[in-house]
Amino acid sequence: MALEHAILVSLLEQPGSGYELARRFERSIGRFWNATHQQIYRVLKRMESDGWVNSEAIGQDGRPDKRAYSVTGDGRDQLVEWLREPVQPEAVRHELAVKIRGAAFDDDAGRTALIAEVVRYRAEHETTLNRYLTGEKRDFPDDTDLDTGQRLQHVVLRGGIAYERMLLDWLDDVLETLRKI
Amino acid sequence: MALEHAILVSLLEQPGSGYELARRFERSIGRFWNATHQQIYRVLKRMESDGWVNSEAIGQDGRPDKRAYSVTGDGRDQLVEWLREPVQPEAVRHELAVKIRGAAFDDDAGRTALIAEVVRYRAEHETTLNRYLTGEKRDFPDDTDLDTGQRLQHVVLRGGIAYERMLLDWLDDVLETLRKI
DNA sequence: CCTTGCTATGCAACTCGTTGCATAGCAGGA
DNA sequence: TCCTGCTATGCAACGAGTTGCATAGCAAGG
Repeated sequence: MALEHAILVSLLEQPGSGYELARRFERSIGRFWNATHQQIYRVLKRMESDGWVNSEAIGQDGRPDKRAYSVTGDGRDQLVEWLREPVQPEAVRHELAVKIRGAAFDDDAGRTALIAEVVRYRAEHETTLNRYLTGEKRDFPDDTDLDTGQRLQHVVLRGGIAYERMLLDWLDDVLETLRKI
Repeated sequence: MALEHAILVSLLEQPGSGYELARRFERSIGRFWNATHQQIYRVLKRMESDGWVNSEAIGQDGRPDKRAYSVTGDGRDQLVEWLREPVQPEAVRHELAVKIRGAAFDDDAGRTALIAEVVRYRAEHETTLNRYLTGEKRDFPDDTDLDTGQRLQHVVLRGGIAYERMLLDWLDDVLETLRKI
């Protein structure tokens, strides 16, 4: 498992509280590694007791204190160690693919319902693609004057864009196939 | 969770034992939903006690008995019910993407090591793509005389092929980006 | 001959991830 | 005014997934 490491990367890019991390996981890094606030709070505590991060309580009026986390030298060493380990083979879980194969064991009404569901799913991913493209224009308008971190963030975003485009094309193929049955 | 449903689809396509299912999950359906033999055995037992599948002990000389599982009417009903539920948003976990962003916090030696790792990872996925393409030629040589189940299996396989091609292109982009830093 | 690996199933312990719930004050809209 | 929703953190329980190990006979290669 490596939620720890995703958190280290996110905190190195920008220190913040558990809550802020949870928000970020919904947007930025969470496109490639998702996590709920519960997981993040729990893991942050473990990381703090292991000395990978420091926290500082920040009083806010009328609200519970915020804990602002930042990465320690030890945490950074841990990240570097992990970076040099081989990448684990991914655990693929593509529910839609299972449902499409399952549609062979449903009737016409079921397949019609699946078509509607694929259309909905496609629309969701079209929205995601547009969000990525908007973010790309905003954050990386000019590719020539970017620092190392930004270049790497950009290439990861390009991966997300390529994935969404591939997915939309495939979903069109799926729809055509389902409609011909 | 839906390992149950992936198992139902696989058993409907072809009944078999827990061990055979585990093999299949490594090859066919496991490309889109992976699981270890442990999970499969445990879930099969639960499914049997819930009446979703039946099993028949088959004696084999010199070896432990095999339990051949097949789907009951109830199991099929459960599958159909699940098929009509909306697709859950995927839990994305792309370790390599996190490592690439993390490379901003490593030194040149670390980035060189990451390039080597990406090259290795790329070679793995090239092998996967070739396996898919070989399987496609073998199982779907002529797209005109396929039954519903085969057409659906084929479109899912085309999804796998599209994914691997997209990934290889992106990895080339990643390598170029890392080498320019 | 010995070791490795395959078929075939399973237990036990552990970690990870999910879900439901709780607190608590503030802001904004119906 | 009331309700919803946001910031901000956290506990508890449960379900899912992983890892290590065990049994057991057979086949194949060095």
